[in-house]
Amino acid sequence: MIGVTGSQPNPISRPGRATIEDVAAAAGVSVATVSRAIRGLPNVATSTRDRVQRIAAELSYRADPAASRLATGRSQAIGVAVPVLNGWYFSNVVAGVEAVCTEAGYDTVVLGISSAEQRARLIHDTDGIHRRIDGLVFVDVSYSDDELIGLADRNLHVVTIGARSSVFPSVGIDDVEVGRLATEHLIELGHRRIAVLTGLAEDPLAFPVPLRRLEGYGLAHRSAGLETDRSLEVVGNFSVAGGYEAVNELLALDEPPTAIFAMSDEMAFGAIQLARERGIQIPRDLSIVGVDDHELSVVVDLTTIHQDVEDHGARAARLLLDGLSTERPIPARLEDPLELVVRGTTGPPRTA
Amino acid sequence: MIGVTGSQPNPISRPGRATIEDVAAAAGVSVATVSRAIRGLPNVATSTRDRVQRIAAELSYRADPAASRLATGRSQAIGVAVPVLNGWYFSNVVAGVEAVCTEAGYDTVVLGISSAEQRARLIHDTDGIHRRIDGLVFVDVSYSDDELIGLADRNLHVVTIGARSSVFPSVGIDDVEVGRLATEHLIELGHRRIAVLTGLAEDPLAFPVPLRRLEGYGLAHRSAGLETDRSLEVVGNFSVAGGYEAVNELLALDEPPTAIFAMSDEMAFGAIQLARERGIQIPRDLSIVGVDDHELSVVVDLTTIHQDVEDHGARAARLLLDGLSTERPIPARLEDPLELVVRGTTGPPRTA
DNA sequence: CTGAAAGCGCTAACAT
DNA sequence: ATGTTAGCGCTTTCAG
Repeated sequence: MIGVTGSQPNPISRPGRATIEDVAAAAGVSVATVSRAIRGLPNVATSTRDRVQRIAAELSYRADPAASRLATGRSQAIGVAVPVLNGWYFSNVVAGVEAVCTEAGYDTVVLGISSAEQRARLIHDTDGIHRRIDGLVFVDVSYSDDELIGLADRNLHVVTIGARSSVFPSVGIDDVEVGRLATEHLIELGHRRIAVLTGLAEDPLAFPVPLRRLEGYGLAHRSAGLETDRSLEVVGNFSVAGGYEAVNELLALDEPPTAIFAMSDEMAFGAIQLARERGIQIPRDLSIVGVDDHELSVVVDLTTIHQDVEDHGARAARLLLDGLSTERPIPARLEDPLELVVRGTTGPPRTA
Repeated sequence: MIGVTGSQPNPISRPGRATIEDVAAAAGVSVATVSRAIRGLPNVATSTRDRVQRIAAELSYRADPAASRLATGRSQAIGVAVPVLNGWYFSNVVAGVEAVCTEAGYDTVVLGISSAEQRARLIHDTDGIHRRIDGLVFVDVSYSDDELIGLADRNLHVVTIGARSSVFPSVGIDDVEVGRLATEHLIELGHRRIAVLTGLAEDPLAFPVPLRRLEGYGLAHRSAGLETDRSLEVVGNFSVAGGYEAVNELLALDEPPTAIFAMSDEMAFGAIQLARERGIQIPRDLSIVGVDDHELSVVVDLTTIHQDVEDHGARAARLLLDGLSTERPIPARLEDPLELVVRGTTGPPRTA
């Protein structure tokens, strides 16, 4: 007795999880053909392709991601590395990236890199990240060209947001101009003692954006024949609380500023809060200009420089995904035109 | 001539990428031993383990994630599904989840589920998500028990934040009490016409949180012997812009409210903005209470109900990770005590 | 245009 | 305590 009808193992091993073999058997073709048909590769007869696709759909078959990852070496996932995970900037970047990636069938994995150690671990691949993602969107952090080339050599494509790079594409705004524009606005209003709320305290070299904005702040002063004063340069950590603290320091100065350039709206919000608590009139006693055009800046009537961060995220993701098929990245820079949105927190100084 | 020295293929195929076989060869043991030694499994001599680990480190070997995923069926990744990707709430949840997951060696993948279609696709596994992640944190969305059980059957563990579930654990606050507490505060101040800014317009049944808060709003009215008025119930989409628009509608009413319970601080911010534009004095002409205790609520001096969302995210992730080793989840509920933070946007009505 | 078969790199039974 | 080996499910030459 040859068990023609009864000796095969049950074809349904894990319920509801059809494999490529199940599809092949049902369609009467080989697994190779199924693979080709489903991925739309050439050299498959139209009739075969249709049949395979129909049967695959019936069995609600989808290729096991782990198996294809192993076979192809591509993970169909990209990472977004951000220094500060909460906060307005981050969430908008991620929203933009996620939308594009999902559309393209890629997973979006978020990577916190708040500590220098995490940053090093990521770039030196101490946790094997490059085998879990195909590409990486860096937000605002900078590494040396050598380090970035190291990533490229492990064939990880990168796009940066904010920070520019000479080896990978990047998207953002011209941060030197941001600093200049904001500062010029205050100078034109008649301010002469202008403080600046900068970024992260630790590891400043890793974050080029604040540095560039500070450069613009300096340029604006020089163009107007003014000197900058280091004591007016305070770290605000890009947070509301940091902005609050920073202004607290500034007001303790012998000669406090009459205006503040905050490198982010969130720091500006903190500044406004402190001013309010101290009964300082804005803009009469203190002018404040921010950067971002956060949804809430209109609520607190903050003068700021607009930037569409969600769109930056989306464009970065698109650049990255497009680049994945390319051998070598092109270090292009996508830059939005700058727009100063003048609202109620800036005006001439009282003493002017 | 037998090519003893020259006929083997170059052991270094992909540069810098040692496989488990390389380690085994270098350590003079089998791949099985390497696997055990590295993962800390029992039944490995201490000396062997040490040697293997040293050699693995020298070769900077790390198991290929795709290969282990394929072999074990576990992806070492968890997903966070959020209806609104940008916005304060989301970013805090993700920050909390990411911190815990990274610590535990898991990847965090973000999943946007803003459209009903995306929600369905996720729950019915139309895109094969359950093979890419081991667990899922749902934020504020609710599915039927059957649907959730379906997920469990495909051995995907779930923890929800905000929304409660009778099949999976969840973390959040008591949203009925939130609605009651906020509303009672306004009633005690003397308000009788209290509007409420609710959640998403489409698919309200999918979002239980606003529904529960609305229930509390109703309860507070009833306890005080007051009636609710459907025309005072307006959708605000949990966004600043939505809050703005909602209050615009409310003010057009024949008999506008004297107070507003906004179900999120962001909607409250929008409300404040509109009030300011219209020259409406807060709280004299209009009281506003929010929910969240957003960093900025202190800046705009908003009365609100506190909640630590980042911590919710962290606890949800921890619950999820712990549950991964368990067979069946326990539908426990972790709930923070409620805290009303009274600030400057609420006061007695002018007419009182 | 289609099929057979050799991996991809790891894990987990099953031996020893 | 350690080794052997059979998969995991897919992709991709190489033949035909």
